[in-house]
Amino acid sequence: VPIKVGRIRDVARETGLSVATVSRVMNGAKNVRPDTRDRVLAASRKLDYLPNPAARALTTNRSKTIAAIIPTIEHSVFAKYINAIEQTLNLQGYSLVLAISNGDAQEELEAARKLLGMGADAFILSGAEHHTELMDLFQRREIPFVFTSIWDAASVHPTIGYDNFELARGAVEYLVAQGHTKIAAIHGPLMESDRTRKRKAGASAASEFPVQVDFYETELNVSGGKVAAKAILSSKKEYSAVLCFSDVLALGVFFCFHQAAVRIPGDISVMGFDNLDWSGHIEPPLTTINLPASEMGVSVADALMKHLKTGEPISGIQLFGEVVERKSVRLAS
Amino acid sequence: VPIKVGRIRDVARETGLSVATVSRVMNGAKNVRPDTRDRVLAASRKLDYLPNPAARALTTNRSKTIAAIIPTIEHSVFAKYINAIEQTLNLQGYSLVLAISNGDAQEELEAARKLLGMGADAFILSGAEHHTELMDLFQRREIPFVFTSIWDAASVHPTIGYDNFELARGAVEYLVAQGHTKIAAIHGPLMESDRTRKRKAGASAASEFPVQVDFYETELNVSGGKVAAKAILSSKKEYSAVLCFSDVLALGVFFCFHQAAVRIPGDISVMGFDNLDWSGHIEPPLTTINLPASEMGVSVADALMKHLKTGEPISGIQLFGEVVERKSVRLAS
DNA sequence: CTGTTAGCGCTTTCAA
DNA sequence: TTGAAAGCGCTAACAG
Repeated sequence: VPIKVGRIRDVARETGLSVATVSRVMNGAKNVRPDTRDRVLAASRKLDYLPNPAARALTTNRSKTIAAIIPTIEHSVFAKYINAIEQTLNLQGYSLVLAISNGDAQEELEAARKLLGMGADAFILSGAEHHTELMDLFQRREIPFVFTSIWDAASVHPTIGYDNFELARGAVEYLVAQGHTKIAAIHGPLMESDRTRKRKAGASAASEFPVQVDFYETELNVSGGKVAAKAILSSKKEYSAVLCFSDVLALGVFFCFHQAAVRIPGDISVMGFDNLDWSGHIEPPLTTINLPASEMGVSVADALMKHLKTGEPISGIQLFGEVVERKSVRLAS
Repeated sequence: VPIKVGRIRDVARETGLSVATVSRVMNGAKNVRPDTRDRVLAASRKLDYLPNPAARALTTNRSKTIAAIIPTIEHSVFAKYINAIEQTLNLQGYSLVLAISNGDAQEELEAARKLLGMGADAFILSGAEHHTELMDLFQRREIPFVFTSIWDAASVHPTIGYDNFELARGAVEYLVAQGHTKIAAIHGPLMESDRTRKRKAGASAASEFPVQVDFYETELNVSGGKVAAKAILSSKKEYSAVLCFSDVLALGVFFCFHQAAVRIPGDISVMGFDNLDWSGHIEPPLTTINLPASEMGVSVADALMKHLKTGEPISGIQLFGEVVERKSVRLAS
């Protein structure tokens, strides 16, 4: 038989104090006498009292909940990032509500409505492209939000992340510096991600260098990488390097090349993007771009909570990725 | 300048109806005249009205939120599972609140307190071993919960998942059937997971067969798999097969063996556990145990929502995994 | 089919 | 430092 759980007035009655005082104690107000506080705390424990979050949210208009809508979770780099967000929010008593949009703006809008209807205090979105209605909704309700996984100095809304354009350009430049002038770049569906589009644009922009970059679109998973690698091989284009916009894709390329007896980097160099946990362990170790996934999660969570606490506007934060040189890219003749 | 958002009474005033009627419409009650409903809906849209979740939760004592506490998210099999849960809850208007325990019972307890303080209606836990205080808390407050990633007919609490003991035993039996009698089994930290312990016990139980199974504990990631593989090689124990309790571990084994020029399955067979998305694409394709991660997510979400709706007790559900035969295990002489 | 009204449990003035 | 009391926005019982 479950014991009825205490409410604030039970604690008040038990201690002979008023509900106001109990409330003060529960909220850590300083104008409470120490022994009064102790009495309240003791009674709370005795009655198994825990403030009702709904009542609290109703009066304060705050739920201590932050929502993140991500395109997918089946992608290590997002997992790492979400993990960092959750741990950071947790430290300050906030909770993370998660929704998955499958990279679709309409789904994202619906998820956001639901989460708003759940009382989320702030939103974390991926990328900069969203349903206009969603932006309207946020503006009307003054819901704080940030765009992540990107950094865009020109954005009206705060962005916290890295510059995908520059990162991809940097990757190509690195390859060029290693003597590669004919590169195949593999990326996931452009439709689903403005980050991917930015990377493609960045890789293209590097053509101010004496370099040719051809693009291969595929599914964003190991199998997709394999398919693209096969296409690259059969294209007979004689690329000296393959740049993958995700390590997951690179893994597929490794598998395909291995089967086809194409040696990395002997016959062709392969470069990744993400620096997943196995990237350094594969054979040969994968040269890739390290993305500050955890750091980004922490920054995002902190920025939002700070805004919620102080009311100061959220400022964007640029984070940086960098080339991790390993063994899958070699100097081309 | 943000427009003030409507409340229920604004909609009532706007339509000339009562708040009760508006409430009925917002909750999909059937005893409302169609044109009345339409008027309300129109006014809601016009006033940008969205019911206040806190007020709703306060009166109904329900937050339409379900909490999941998982040990880690950086592990594809959990990602897949969480994805299924989220999508299923979403379909019925529920939201997922996520917490990560890092496999620690104390952290789990604290996370649960926080989520309870957030108003979660039900909990999803991994495995069967939890802080006693957590179980007490749930009982006192009559919070519904399920244990997942396991199935245990003998459990007092509902379990939804697969039988880790049987699965591991089945894996060893499969290996035995292929003629392997000297097997190295690699697993993650036993301390952190009762599922891992069950698997180990199951693999040991298979010793009713003429088989020797040695266990190697390591970190649950690619690097850990590599380390264990190295240990196996240098043990000079002449195993004919390696059983990994996770595909992630198997990947590490592949990398290590590849570097050491040990052929799979020519020199030694390797079997995995999880059936991650790349398992069939690696070279050679990995023979593994498929785990019904998505199905489990759907079942868990459905079971909890059904319970919340009907009040009927939650019944456990056994899900099954099966051996996926590919190319990394061969018949031993 | 619709309206009136009493709370739900808490925070927060305002007074003491 | 503490208490009294007015809501926060909504649902649901009851009445009509």
